[in-house]
Amino acid sequence: MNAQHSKPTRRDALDNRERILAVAREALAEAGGVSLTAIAKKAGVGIGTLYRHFPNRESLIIELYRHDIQHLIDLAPALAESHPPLQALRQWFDEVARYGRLKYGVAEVIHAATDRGLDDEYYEPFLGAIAVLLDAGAAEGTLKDGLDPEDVLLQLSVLWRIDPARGGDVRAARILDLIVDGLRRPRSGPAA
Amino acid sequence: MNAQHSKPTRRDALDNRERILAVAREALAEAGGVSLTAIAKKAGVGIGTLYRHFPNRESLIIELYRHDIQHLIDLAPALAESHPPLQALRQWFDEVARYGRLKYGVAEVIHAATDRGLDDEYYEPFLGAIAVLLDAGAAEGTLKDGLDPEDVLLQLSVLWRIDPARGGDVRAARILDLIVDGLRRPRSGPAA
DNA sequence: GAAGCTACCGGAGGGGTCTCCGTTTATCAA
DNA sequence: TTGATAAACGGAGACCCCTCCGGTAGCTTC
Repeated sequence: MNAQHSKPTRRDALDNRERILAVAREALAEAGGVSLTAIAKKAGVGIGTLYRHFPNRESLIIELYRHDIQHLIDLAPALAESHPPLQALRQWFDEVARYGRLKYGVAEVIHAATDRGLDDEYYEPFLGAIAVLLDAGAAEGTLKDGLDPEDVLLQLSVLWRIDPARGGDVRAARILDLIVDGLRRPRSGPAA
Repeated sequence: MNAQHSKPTRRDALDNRERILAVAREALAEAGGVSLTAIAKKAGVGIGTLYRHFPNRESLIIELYRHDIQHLIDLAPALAESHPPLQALRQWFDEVARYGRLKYGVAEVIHAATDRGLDDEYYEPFLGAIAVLLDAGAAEGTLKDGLDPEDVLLQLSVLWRIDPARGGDVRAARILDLIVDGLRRPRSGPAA
C-alpha cells in the first residue's frame, strides 16, 4: 500500500499492526460485539495505537475481511458469464447473504459501505460488481434498463437487518426474490 | 395508561415526565443527534430519572411521535378504501417516507421497530396496516398472494439509510417503485 | 557510539448510553 | 401534625467510541 520510497515504516509499527489484526481476527471470528478497547488491550497496545492504525471500527474490519469482500466482487462477472442474467443476479445475492451470515464482518462492511459512500475503498468495486450483473440482464431484456447499482446495494443492505433467530435464511431468500422481481423488466403485456 | 387503582402516580413523577417530554420534543424537533444527557440536564432532572421514565432512547422518541405513527397506521385502511390497491400501497409508502424525512423520530421508531420486533407497542399495528394494503392488492389480483408484511416492513427500512444529501427524495421514490414492482403479481404470460 | 529527528506510542479525557443504589420526599394513615 | 413507607430521584460509575498530545524510542547520520 505504501511501498513507495517515502520512508520505510518503523518496525514496531508493523508489529503492532499485525498483532492487532491477529487479535481482532480471533475476537471477531463470529461474534461481532467486541469493543475495540478490548482488542487493544488483548493486543498489548494502547487504544490510541489501535486507532492510528485503523481510524475506525469499520476500517479494521475491512482489513480482516478484505479477502472475502474481494471474492464477492470477483464472483459477479464470473457468474454473469456462466449463467443467464437473472440466475446470475439471484445467485450472487445469495452468496452475499451467505457471506454476511457466515462472517459477521462482511455484513458489517457492506452495511457500512451504504453509509460511508465514496470514502470506502470497496464501495466502487462493489457497485461495479452489481453493475455488471444489471447490465447483463438489461442487455438480455430481462432486467429493467438504467437501474442504479447504488439503489440495489441499498436494497441488499436489508439483509443485515433480518433477525437470524426467526426465520433468517428463509426470510432472506424470500426478500431477495422480491428484490429481483422488482428489478425485472415487466412483460410488455397490453394492460396499463 | 395506568388509570388502574394500583396506586396513583406521584405528582413529581408526572411533572418530571412532562418536562422531559417537552424538552425532548423541542430538542429533537428536526435534528436527532441530541444526547439524552443533554435533555435530562435541560429538563432539570438527573439522567437516572430520565431513564426510569423512558428505559431507552427509542421509547422516549416513540412517546414523542406517538401521534404521527398512529396517523400512518390509520392512513393505510383509509387509502385502501379510497384507492386502487397498487396506488394505495404506493401512496402509503410515500407517506411513510415523507414522515420519516420530515420528522426524524418517525424514521427512528420504524427503523428500530424492525429490530425490536414484538416488544414494541407499535410493531403489530404497523404490520397490520401493511397487511391491509397487501390484502387489498391480493384480492384484486395485482399483488402477489401470501406476502409477509414483515418482509415489506423490512424492505421499507431501507428508506432510512438513504443519504438525503445525495438525491434523497428521488432515490427514495425510485426504490419504492422497485419495491412495489417486486410485490406485484407477475402478468401470467406464457414464458417460463 | 552518540545524538537528533520524528514516527509512533499510549492513555487521559470528552462525550455517549444505560445501570445501580443510597438518598430524598410525596403521600397516606394515625 | 406527625411519622412511616415505598415510589421516585439523581448522579456516580461501567463500558462504549474516538481524539488529542506529551512522552518514547526506532532509525539515520555523523
